[in-house]
Amino acid sequence: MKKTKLIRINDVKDLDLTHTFECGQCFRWVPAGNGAYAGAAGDKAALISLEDGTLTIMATGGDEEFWRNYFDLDTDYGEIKAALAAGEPRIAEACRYGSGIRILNQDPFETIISFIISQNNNIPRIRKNIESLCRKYGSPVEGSEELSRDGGTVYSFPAPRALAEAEVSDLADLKLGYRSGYIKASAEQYLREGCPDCREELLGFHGIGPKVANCIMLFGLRDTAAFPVDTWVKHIMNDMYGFGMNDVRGMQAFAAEKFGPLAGYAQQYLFYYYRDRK
DNA sequence: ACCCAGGTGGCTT
DNA sequence: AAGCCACATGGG
Repeated sequence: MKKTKLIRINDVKDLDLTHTFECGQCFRWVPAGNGAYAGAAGDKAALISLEDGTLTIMATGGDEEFWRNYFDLDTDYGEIKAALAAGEPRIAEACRYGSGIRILNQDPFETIISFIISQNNNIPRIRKNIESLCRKYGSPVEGSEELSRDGGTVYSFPAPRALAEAEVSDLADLKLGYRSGYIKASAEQYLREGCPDCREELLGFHGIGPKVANCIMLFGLRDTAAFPVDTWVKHIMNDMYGFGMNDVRGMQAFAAEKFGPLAGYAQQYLFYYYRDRK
């Protein structure tokens, strides 16, 4: 039996696992009792808890450096929240509400496929779709049973090749709907051209438009200036700031002016705050 | 039976 | 450039 790693990180600030795992940026973590979360990042399964500023990670892979980076622990979120509120005071309440949100540094390919699936979809179903995809096209993670919520095997996120070689009809059988073709085409392009590293390149992928590209930039490629505008953010910007529901350009310009390179954080605090009270 | 969900591609003005 | 609308699926 393979031994799982135990990693402890002390003095962790501005982190709440519920805020971070359930704010809509990731789809593979589930509550595992007593505030802990079980799930996976790429091909690594883990069981994670946080108590008195000590983050405890039991994982099948990844060293401390990997998980520090995953949780973005070297970024000062207290400073970010203060700067956001200084630029636009009305965001302060949202920052307080989601005070333990951190923007995870997720695997780019996983982020690409996950957010292609997210389009015109809702979060519970996105999670189911991704779980199905991992079970069929991912690999069982060795040693994951003792870390999962129910003792079951955790599957890795599929490799690019596995999805590039998939049959569209088989993807459709997983209830991925019309996104099945997008998934295969994007996996093929990723395999052929390598990892995209900018917005323009992402927009060249079949099934990736402006909104999904911004999510991938923010959650997968560390571009914290990216400000994804989805149906919720449209409502927020309409309610809070009076933008027309279709004035996406105006919303983007507002975010760039008020928040600049911190716009992505602002978007996430607003999204979580607003979506949670409905 | 409708409308909606972390929208996009394609076709028509 | 801007305005429609089909696209799968499941929940309210």
